Amino acid sequence: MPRARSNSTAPTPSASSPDTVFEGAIRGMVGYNLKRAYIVLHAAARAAAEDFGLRVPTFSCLSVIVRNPGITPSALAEHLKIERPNLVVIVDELETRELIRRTQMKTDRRRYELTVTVRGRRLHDQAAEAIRDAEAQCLQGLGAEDQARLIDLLNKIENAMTEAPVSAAEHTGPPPP
Amino acid sequence: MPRARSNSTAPTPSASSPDTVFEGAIRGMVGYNLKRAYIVLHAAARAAAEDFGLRVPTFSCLSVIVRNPGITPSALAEHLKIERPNLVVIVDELETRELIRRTQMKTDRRRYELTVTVRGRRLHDQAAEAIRDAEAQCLQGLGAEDQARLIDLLNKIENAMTEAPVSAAEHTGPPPP
DNA sequence: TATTGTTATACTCTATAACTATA
DNA sequence: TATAGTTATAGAGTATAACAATA
Repeated sequence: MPRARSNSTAPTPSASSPDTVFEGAIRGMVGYNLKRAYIVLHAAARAAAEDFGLRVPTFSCLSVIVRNPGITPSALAEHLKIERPNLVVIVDELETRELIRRTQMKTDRRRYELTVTVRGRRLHDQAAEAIRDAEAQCLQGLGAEDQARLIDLLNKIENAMTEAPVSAAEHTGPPPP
Repeated sequence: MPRARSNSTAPTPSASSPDTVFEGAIRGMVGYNLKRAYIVLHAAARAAAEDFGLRVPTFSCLSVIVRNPGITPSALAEHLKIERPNLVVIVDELETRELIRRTQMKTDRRRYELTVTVRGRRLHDQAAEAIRDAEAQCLQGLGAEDQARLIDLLNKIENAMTEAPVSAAEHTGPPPP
């Protein structure tokens, strides 16, 4: 492979301090574009959630608890890919605000069942609607079909790694004995 | 609109601690799926960049400097949506490692021109290739057409907000002439 | 011994206020 | 006064080690 130019289609770099900034090698990378779109959507979701005194991860936890009454903190943490120590503070806050309840299991007293309260359920439904509306504002340029296609593509990325977790190191040479 | 169930197509919530976790309202939200895909790609890019002693934001800066010789820190910060104070430490590190040079402008001695060194250029090209390879590993499930479509959709989200920053409040009335 | 929930802690990334030197 | 770069600092979000209670 020849010594790579950073971008095959873009114009030649200008001599000095341009007023229009050209993209480097990063623009063609999916991760870079993913991050910039995520920033937009996350800011919108964050602002919407804030109106209900919720941060985005807190809402996510509440949402999964609503959908899975009796889920344990461990299962919740694993599902949302949150480290258990970090989940504790979220669950603490949800419980303090009386949006969820923590009940010790009798069969295994190490574990706790998380269930949403009526108040928590109501707040969740309101916040979910507000966040959905905020997202819709950001997604005006995309039709319903585009949105479904986008989610499908994103899920393919997410699942590809969990199903075929082949490391780059194993890919270049033979595995150690 | 009736009192929303969290998800119209999913099965009824199970009675207690399920071994399969159902998604809440969040699975239908684009931002949630965006984040999870981003985590996968960012982890891959981070691991690849680490082999060259670079963090992802550091590589992004280097990449834009390569493509825009003479760019000022302010322009770089604005373009990458990095706060200027945070950019300083990145530029400091790049300069300390002699990957870029900082030269004071004679026409305006407040400003600096950032240019890549030969060493920086070489490292950038190697890192870019490694990161691209790492991304490709994550994107095995997507064809070239899918990837282009994904980037297009992501850019639409990013640009929709900067072009039409219409607040929800302004949205209820008729558009201005 | 292994697991659940927990505490404390550290590290990355990001955000804000205020300073300096130039203009 | 306004701007570019900088400093210091604070806040999210995330990650790791180690502990007590329980199995």
